[in-house]
Amino acid sequence: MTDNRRLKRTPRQSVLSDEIYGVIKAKIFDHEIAPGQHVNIDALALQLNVSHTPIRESLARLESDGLIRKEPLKGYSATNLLTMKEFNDLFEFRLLIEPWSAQRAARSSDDFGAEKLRAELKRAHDSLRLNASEQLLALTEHDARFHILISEMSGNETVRRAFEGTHCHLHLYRLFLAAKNNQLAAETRSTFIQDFFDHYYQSESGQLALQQHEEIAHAIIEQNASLAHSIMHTHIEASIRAYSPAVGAER
Amino acid sequence: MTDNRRLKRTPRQSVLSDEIYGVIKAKIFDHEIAPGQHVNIDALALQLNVSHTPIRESLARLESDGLIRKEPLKGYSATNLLTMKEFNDLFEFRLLIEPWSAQRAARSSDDFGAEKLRAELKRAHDSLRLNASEQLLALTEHDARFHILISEMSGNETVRRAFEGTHCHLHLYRLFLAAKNNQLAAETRSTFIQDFFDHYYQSESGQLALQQHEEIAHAIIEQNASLAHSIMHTHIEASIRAYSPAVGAER
DNA sequence: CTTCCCATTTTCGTATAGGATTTCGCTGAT
DNA sequence: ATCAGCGAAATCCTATACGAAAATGGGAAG
Repeated sequence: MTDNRRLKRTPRQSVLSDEIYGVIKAKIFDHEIAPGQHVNIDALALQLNVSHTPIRESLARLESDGLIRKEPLKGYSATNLLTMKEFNDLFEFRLLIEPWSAQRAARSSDDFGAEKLRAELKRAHDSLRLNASEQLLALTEHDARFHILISEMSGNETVRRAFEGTHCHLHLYRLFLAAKNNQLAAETRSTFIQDFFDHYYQSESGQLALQQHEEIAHAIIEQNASLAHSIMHTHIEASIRAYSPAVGAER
Repeated sequence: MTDNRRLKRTPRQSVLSDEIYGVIKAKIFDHEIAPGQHVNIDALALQLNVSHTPIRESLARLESDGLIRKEPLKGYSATNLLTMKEFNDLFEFRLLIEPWSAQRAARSSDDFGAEKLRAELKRAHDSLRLNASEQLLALTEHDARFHILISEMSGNETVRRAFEGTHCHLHLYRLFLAAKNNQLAAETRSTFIQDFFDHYYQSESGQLALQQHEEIAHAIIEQNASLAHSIMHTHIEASIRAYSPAVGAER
């Protein structure tokens, strides 16, 4: 009933542009706008029932974010999936700054930070009760929030910005989605999804990612900087192994 | 009728939006739009003789860059000068990734890269013949190009993006400009500008920055990775010392 | 002096028109 | 059959006018 009250009644508290930015970003996230797909401004404006202005503004921002590519006089299109090299570059960068962030977070850890870490771990645990499809989304979002939280707790705003600027979780989720779709169509080399769930997120014995998150959080809470550093390093390398089958399968 | 013939004559190869983006960025760079100053879209459109559309698009991109702040329903304004904390955060980040970049650049150095390094050093040397005011600008631009070049030569696109995303040279130049203006007005604590020129860029004996650039370039060309790493580290620390008097003087 | 209210200003979004450029399909010639 | 060249449609890019909503500023009342 409340679906488009935005347009008429409510005294807008945020700006339409920002809302549209989020909507388009979400469309990219879940392949409603597929990687590489051309984005027609008129069509998008029509679909979202807004004018060109907020669309163009959003696309400009998304281009700065590296999520949209702009070709002069040819229009906008969603960026392609990560290539092997881009994937490697991304994780090389993460290995450079995230263990450092965890180390710093541990050094200056306080009760307030500890509480936020515990709350986030609890959310992750709760989401394990969801069904498979919702669960993956929920865990991806948890993963994003967890890593961003640690970059915040590093205390260094430039590092946090740089990390968020990679939009790594969006790229990785797109990679996962593509692998999944690819597999459903081809019914071949079908172990990736299973492996991913079993080892990285879901299985009873595994839940590797969540387990590592707990270890990292504890190390930070107990101000064990070098341990936080090394587990984060290990965790990211595990993430590389989990996702890398999804790369290279493309293109 | 003759005022906007730009629109007619040239078979535009780039787009007005992009051009305007550069113009506004330059205005921020040299304090034509002062730190913290409110930016009126109508006024800017009138001044640049273009419509709202490219202005809004540029401001949206500049906001993503962290150079413009947007307050919903209040409009855009230029970001303030770096605070002490922001300054420290920025350089902590640079110390994290730039020595690493130099190391990587050295490891995979080739003739092509060597030639680009030599060309950039030559440009810097040539600019020493300019008068003082032009020289500072030229050397700032050289410094930006040199550091960006090395981040490119690291071979890691994510790292390069993250580095450029800091816009550190723009921020540092604004800091310098503010200190200079402040000093001209107050005629007090007047040694900063002199010190800066003498030790960091200009003096016959000094030219510390350029000298360090040469050393870094040589280390990279000779594929001495650990040396490239350590000199870059030293160089950035020298930069901290050179600029830090300009911080904290503000606000 | 403080608080409230109203008018002006500014921002934000819409709608529309038209020029510029690319894309694509068609025709025709080799 | 292939390819060059032409033209029309689609799309992008910019300009402009207008209206709604919020912020701002100033003055009157308490």
